Amino acid sequence: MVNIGDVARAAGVARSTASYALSGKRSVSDEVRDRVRRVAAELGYTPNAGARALATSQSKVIGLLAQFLPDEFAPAMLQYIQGVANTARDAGYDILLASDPDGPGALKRITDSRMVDGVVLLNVAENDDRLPILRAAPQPGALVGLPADCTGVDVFDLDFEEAGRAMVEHLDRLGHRELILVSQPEHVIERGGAYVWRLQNAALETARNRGITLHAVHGSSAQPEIGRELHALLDSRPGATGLLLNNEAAAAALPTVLHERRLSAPGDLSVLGRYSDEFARTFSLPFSSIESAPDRLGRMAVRQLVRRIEHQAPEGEPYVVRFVSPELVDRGSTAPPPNRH
Amino acid sequence: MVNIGDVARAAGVARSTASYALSGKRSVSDEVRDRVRRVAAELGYTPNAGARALATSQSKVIGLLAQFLPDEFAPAMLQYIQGVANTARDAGYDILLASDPDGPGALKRITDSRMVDGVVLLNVAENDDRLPILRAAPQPGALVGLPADCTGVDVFDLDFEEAGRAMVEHLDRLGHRELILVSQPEHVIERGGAYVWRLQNAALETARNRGITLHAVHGSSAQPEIGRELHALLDSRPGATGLLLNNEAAAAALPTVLHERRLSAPGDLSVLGRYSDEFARTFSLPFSSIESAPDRLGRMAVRQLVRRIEHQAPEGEPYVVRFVSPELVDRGSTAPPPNRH
DNA sequence: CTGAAAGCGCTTACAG
DNA sequence: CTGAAAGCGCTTACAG
Repeated sequence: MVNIGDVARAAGVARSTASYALSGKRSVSDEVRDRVRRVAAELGYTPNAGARALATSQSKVIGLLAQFLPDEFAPAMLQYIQGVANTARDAGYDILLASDPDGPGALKRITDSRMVDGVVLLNVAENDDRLPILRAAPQPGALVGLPADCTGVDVFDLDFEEAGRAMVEHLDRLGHRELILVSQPEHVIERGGAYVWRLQNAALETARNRGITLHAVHGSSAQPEIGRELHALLDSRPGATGLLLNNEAAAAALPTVLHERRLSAPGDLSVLGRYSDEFARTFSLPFSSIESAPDRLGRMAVRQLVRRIEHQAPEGEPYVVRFVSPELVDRGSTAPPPNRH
Repeated sequence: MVNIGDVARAAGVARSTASYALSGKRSVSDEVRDRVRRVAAELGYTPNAGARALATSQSKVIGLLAQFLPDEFAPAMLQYIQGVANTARDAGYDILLASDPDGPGALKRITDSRMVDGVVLLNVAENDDRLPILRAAPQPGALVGLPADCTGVDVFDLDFEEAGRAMVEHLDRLGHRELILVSQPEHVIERGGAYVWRLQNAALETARNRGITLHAVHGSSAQPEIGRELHALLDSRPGATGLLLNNEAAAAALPTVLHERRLSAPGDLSVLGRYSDEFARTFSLPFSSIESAPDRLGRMAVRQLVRRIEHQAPEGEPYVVRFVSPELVDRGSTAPPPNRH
C-alpha cells in the first residue's frame, strides 16, 4: 500500500511537509499543499490507522459494550446500538463492538490495548462489574443505565421513577382504581437491573398516595411463557381496569392475548407501556407508551464521551448524571374504566 | 501505561526476550519465561494494539458492514450481527461495526487504513457497489448474500431457489391448488435484493409445473401498511388456501390480521414463512417456516474469512459459493385445505 | 538460549 | 515556509 513516504516523494517534499499539508496542522504554501493533496488523492493514500494511533495516542474508535442477555429483549437493545453507531460516525469515530459475555474482560482488553479512545457501556447494572475496570482505565466512559455508584463516569438514563409516577397518575386521572404492573423478570433485578424497581417502587408509592390498588408482578422475557402469564394474570385480577407494562416481551405478546380473550383496549382495558416509538412500530403495538428514547440516550452518551475524549470538556468538569424525562406517546389505548355492575 | 520495555526491565531481560517469552514464538528458558510472564501479569501489561498492528500488519479485527435500511426489518438483521460477532470473538477477533449508509466509503476507509484484517458484508445486493472496493482491497472478504459476480470473495447464502420450491411443494403435497406468496417490497428488488426474486421465480416455476395457481405479490416492510395489505389480499383472493411469506414484517403482522378476520391456521388457511427460529420466538409466530439460519450463515462467513486471513486456506484455494439448504420447521400451521362448497 | 538493532508508518517538536 | 530526526511500542530477522 502507498504510504506517506510515497506521497512525499511523488510531490517532491519531505514526509513531514506532506503530513502537515494533509492535516493542516501547520501552514504550508498553497502550491505545496495543493500538490501534496492532489498526489495523495491520485495515489489513493489513506493513513495507516495503527501507525497514526501509535504516534498520536488516538485511535478514533469508540468501544461499545453491549450484551445480548437471554432475559433482555434483543430488538430493544438494537436501537441503542444504532443510536450510538450513528452519532459516533457523525463525530468521526468508528465503533468497536464488544458483545462479549465476559464484559469486564472485553472492556479491559480494549482499553488496556488502546484500541479505543473511550467507551460506551450499555445495559448498565446496579453494581456493574465493568465499572471498576472502566474507572481504572485511562479512557473516559459514558453509561446508558444508572449504577449505584456514578463516580468517574457520565451517566444517561430514562427517568424511570418519573415514568412510574406518570403511568399511575395518567390512569388515576382517568378514574382507574385497580391496576396491574408487569415488570421484567425477577432475575433482571437480581442481576442488577435497577430500572425495574425504580419504576415499580415509584409506581407503588404513587398508587398508595392516591388510594389506588396496584398489583406489581414480574413477567417472563420470552414467548410463550409471557403470554401464558398474562392470561393467568388477567384471570386472577378481574377487577383491574388498567395494565402497565415495563416489559417489552409482555408488550409484544399482549395484542395476541387480548385477541384471544376477546378484549380490546381501551374499551375493556386501558393499556400503557414503556418502550420506544420505533419498537411500537416494529411490533405494531397499538398501546400508548412512555417513550424510552434509546436513540436519544445513545446519542447523548456519545456526544458527552466525545467531548471528554477531545478535551472539549474543561479539565475537571464534573461528571454528569442526566435523566431523560419520560414522554407519553398517546396511541389511544387508555380511557376511563368501563362501567361494571 | 506499562509497555514491554517496563516488563523487560522488571524481569531483567531484553525487550526481544520479553516479547518472545510472552508470544512463545521462540523457545525461552523455562525460568525466564515464567519470570517474564509473572512480571507482565503483576504490572498488568497488555500489548498496545496499534504498535502490534504496525509491526505485524495484523489488527486482529474484522470489519462488519451492516446497513440498517428502512425497507429491511431491523430485528432480522440483528441476528446476523450476533452470529458474526460471536464467531469472531471465539476466533480471537474483535468486530469493527460499520453501519454507515455510505457502504463503499466506509469499506474503503477501514480497509485502506488497515484497521481490519478482513471484512464481512451483510445484506449483499445483486450488483453491490461495495464489491469493487472489496476486490481492490488487500484484505479478504466474505459475503452473506449472493451477488451477480462472486469473483474474489467467499459467498454464503440461504438457497432461496430451493426454499421457493420447497414451500410450494410442501403445500402441493397437502393438496392446495391456489396459493399466495407475499415477498418483500418491490424496491428491495430494485436495490438489488436478489433473494426476493430467486425465491419467487422458483416458487412460480414449481407452481406452474404442478398446475398450482400462485399469486405473487410484494408487501410493505412496515406496519401498519403491511397489515392493511394482507387484509386486502385475503379479500381479493378468497380461493387461496395457502399463504407463503418471504417478508418478515408480513409474518410479524399476520397473527393480528388473522385474529381480526377470525381465521386460524391451519384450519382456515395454511401458512408457511421464511424466517429464523429465533425470529419466530421473538415475535411469537405460530407459523411453520423455512429456517433462514442467520446465525449459521454469520458463523460460516467468519470461519472462512479467518481461514483466509490466517492463510490456513492454501494460497490460491478457489473461492466458495456455499448455499445453506432450507429446512422446514414445522409449527403446525399447514394442513390440507378446508373443504368448501 | 539471549541481546542489540532495525523497521513498521505515522506525527511533531526542533532547527533553520 | 520547509526539512531532518526522534519517537510512539511493538515484532523479528540478525548475531553471538
